[in-house]
Amino acid sequence: MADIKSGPNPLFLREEDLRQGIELLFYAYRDFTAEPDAMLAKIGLGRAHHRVVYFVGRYPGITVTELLGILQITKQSLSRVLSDLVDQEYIAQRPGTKDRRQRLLTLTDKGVDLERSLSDAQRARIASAYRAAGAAAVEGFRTVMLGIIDAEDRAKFPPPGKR
Amino acid sequence: MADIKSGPNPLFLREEDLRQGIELLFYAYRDFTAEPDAMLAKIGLGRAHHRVVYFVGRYPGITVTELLGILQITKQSLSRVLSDLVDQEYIAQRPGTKDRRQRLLTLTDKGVDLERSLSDAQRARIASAYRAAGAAAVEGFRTVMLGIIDAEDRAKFPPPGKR
DNA sequence: GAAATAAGTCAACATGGCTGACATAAAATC
DNA sequence: GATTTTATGTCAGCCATGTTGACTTATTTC
Repeated sequence: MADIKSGPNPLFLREEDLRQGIELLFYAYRDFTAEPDAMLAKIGLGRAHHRVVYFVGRYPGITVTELLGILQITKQSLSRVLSDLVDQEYIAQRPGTKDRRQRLLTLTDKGVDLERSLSDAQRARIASAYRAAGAAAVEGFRTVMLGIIDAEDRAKFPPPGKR
Repeated sequence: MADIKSGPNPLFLREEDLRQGIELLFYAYRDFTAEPDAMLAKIGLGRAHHRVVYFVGRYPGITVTELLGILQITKQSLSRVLSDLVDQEYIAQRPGTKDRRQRLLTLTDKGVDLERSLSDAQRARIASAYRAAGAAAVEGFRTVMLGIIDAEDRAKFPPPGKR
């Protein structure tokens, strides 16, 4: 048996720290998505639907182009899941007022309920981790995560004082 | 246009913090996987291959069952990518010595090269984020990430003193 | 000797990415 | 006012990666 329990093979400390960072991201994301994925499967939706519902809830009135910029997928990929959500009345579309080419996306009441029930497991996980870790650790977490995220998107996370 | 730049719609602070946590994970994972994914595409492999190569490199001699436990996918899913990697000689298999039913997995020299070139982008990203954030922030990051990860796997991350 | 375990295989299916080509409406530009 | 650009949508097909179910083989454990 490989030495999983006894720890990894010897490496330089620095290398080990970086590997640990890689793995923290892998395991955290794996466990973070598992619960909503299981719920989604029961109603015939997938993780991609969750992402769309999440960000439409986050930014009510968001346009398709803006959503594509966040998700970083093609419009054809988005179209598939967005159509499902509109057809099943989780999401409503209305034309933009200034630019009538745009479709402004909002959650319906049904969509709000779905988003909440899906993300609640994730909120609970974050809340529990934050509570256990304490404010200083949370601030460190935020700082490191921002450093991992491409600079273009860091502005989406205003510093604590500005919130 | 939705108020992406001017910040999200008003919410209770606590709710806002939790949303921020969710989004930090989404954006960090998205950007963390983008570079290796692009490299993999060029050689006809995918993210699943990267994961396997990564963990075989991490735990030389790991068994198939152990790998399945880490990846949390079915053996049929693993089989497909693992066969590719063995066929293309990135990974070697040898029977276990104590239990000859097992196939112990190791990287070949070619596999080591692949793993390194793929993960280097990720290592660089982590290293840069760690350097910019400082040791205290890194410790906070570690603590929060461990809180997000299911308890069963936290033992894979020994505390700093033990490393 | 029987049962459990480690690993593998075949088949079929779903999800969610992708490319390319093309269409429509509205806005912006010359 | 005509042209070009932009926002959005659609059709078709392909690929990667997950799933379930059924079944096999070799080996270990009871």
